[in-house]
Amino acid sequence: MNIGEAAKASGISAKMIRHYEGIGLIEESRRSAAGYRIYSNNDLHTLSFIKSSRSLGFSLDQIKQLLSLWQDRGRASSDVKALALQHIKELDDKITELSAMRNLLQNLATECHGDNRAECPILQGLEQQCGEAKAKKT
Amino acid sequence: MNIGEAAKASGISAKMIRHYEGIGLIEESRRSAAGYRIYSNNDLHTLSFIKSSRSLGFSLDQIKQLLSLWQDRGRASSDVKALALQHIKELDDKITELSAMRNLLQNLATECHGDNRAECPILQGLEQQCGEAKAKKT
DNA sequence: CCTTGACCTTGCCATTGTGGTAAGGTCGAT
DNA sequence: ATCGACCTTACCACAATGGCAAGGTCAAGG
Repeated sequence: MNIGEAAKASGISAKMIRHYEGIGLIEESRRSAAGYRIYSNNDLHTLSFIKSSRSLGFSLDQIKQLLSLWQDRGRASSDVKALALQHIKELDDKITELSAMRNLLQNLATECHGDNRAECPILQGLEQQCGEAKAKKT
Repeated sequence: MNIGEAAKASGISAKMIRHYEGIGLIEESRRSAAGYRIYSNNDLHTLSFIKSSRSLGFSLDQIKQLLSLWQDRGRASSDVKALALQHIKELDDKITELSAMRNLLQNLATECHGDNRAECPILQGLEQQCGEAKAKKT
């Protein structure tokens, strides 16, 4: 099948499929005489795997590792689990960070009347060291 | 003060201060005869405001709006609150999305023995339509 | 046989926020 | 005069994705 069909079937845009090929996440596909990329059901299977992994928030780099484990018949499931647990931790950290932001901001917003007056606890909060919300960069 | 001191005092890197100036988030600063940027306490105040806002996860674009409201003595606090509530929603959405990922992945990881065997429910999960985790892009 | 529309190709630019690096100017102290 | 610490600008990079442009291809219908 052509890239358009593969895109529709896998849920990954044609653009991205080409990109994944370009960065070596997937192998270069076969080509028709005219140079069109051709995908097999097996290729589609791989694309779907990538799609699922992206949906769970894995980075392309992590997916590269997942793919090689996936294709390695002799892998140890502990290696996969380690990767998964690491990602869970990343997700947890991010969730914690965002929740802290959310709560601080919610507190400020609650105090704010939100009327026509200029007095605003939100701006006042930002003006002070409310930045103490030790938010780490991603 | 020079940019280095302003950076240290505000917690924003010199690099970023220049960048913020470049994109028009802050006004161009005064310059010494030699071309060095010079910052007043007032400028520092602004930088700290930006730092706080970034810590709460506001985008530079949102901060641009916050700054203009902050500097507008006649603003209505409702405008600020609207901005804040919108951002809270963004945070909530993101948290929800990440939590869904986390929970799905956690479920898979729990089922995985994580031993030397090749059998791995995590990979099996990715292989199937576990991508049903309707994760929206950011 | 030719046109039209839908598809494919490559390549380059933009995004968001931040870091790095390089080549050079300046300043204060020794 | 020179050294180290600072400043300047101007590029490149990241991650993952979208968009556009200029051109080739293919199948259907006239």
